[in-house]
Amino acid sequence: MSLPHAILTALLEKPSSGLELTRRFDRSIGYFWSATHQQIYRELGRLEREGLIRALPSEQPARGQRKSYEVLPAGRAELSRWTAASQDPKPLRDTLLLRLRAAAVIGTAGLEDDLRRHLQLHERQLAEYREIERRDFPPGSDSAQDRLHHLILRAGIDLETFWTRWLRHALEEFADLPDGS
Amino acid sequence: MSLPHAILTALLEKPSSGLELTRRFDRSIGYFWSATHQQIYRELGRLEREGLIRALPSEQPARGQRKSYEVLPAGRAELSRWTAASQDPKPLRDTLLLRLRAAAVIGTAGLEDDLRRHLQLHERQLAEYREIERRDFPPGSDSAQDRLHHLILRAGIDLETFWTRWLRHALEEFADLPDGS
DNA sequence: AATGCCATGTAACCGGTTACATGATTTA
DNA sequence: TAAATCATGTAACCGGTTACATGGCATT
Repeated sequence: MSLPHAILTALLEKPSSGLELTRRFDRSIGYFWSATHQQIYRELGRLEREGLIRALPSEQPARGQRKSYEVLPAGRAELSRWTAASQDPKPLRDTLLLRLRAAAVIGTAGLEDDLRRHLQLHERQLAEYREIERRDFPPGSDSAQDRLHHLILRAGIDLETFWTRWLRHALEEFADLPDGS
Repeated sequence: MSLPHAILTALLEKPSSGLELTRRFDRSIGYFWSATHQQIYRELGRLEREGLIRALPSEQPARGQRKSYEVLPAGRAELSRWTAASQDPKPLRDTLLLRLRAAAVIGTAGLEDDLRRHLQLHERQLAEYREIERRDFPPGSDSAQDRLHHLILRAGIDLETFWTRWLRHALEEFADLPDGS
């Protein structure tokens, strides 16, 4: 029950067509809530049927024609409700940790290479976040919006920092392990 | 495609019935791969049909009778294959960050309380992990199994540490924000 | 006219979630 | 013997994933 609210947020930031939303879900919002174009079109249909958004009247709608949407008051209200509502954090769910647990039983053969690969990926993501921070949040940014966006980015940076540190630590342990096991 | 491998790992650690597995998925393995009893029974059925596990021949099977399972060689082979196979990390997906992004557009009203609640929950989880570390991994633990299990636990501890720090930082920012927005 | 890309969709599947059902065993 | 609990399941749903379809537009 989060995709509709992700879309409402994106449309409030800027009214968009399905494809534009899809592009934006490959960046910014997509960094912590990804979605494919199929999901997005399906959800846009639902939100319109429920009266939370509407197609901008400018253009005639047809297959292969751009349709832009904007948020209606009911949509804004629903987003406010959802944002303020108490929600439990989702329990951790991570296959890499699961594979380590399996390796403790059947041996670590083949795992080390993928740990190194993950380290690289996380380092790359961390560098990308840091570049965004440098570009979009120079020291002394001010508005409430900026501060909140920066806070979100900080979570991404700190998370990737955790992973890179932990993976380096894991690789050290591996180097130290009795061979093959 | 991870639940079957979580179950294979658990069964290799110790042959178990469905209910015993369910209990163990509330602790240990469940800390990073949770599962309900419905999932577990469905998956046990599949794994048995596919010849990766078998019911221990000791007892007659009947509804309401315990059935214990053990892993067959084919199951162990599949777990080895899966563990060594290269897998991409899943992109981050977090509703709390999404709610912050929404709050940047519609205002932060009501969010602060839930941030405080999340902070408490993460502090509690962190304390639980630390207690496990104190109990199960006294300084100078040695076997490869222990080192791997400790490594996994460390990931949990570091992740919860990240969340508690970040949430405290977020609450400071909130205290500093122009009122109501 | 054919090719390829842009834009919007439909359909089938799959794993996780929630609600409910049923048989066996223990306890009041 | 009724109620509670243990143990194993079935069924319906829901969101995310993958594969495929279709109409319009631009280029060659």
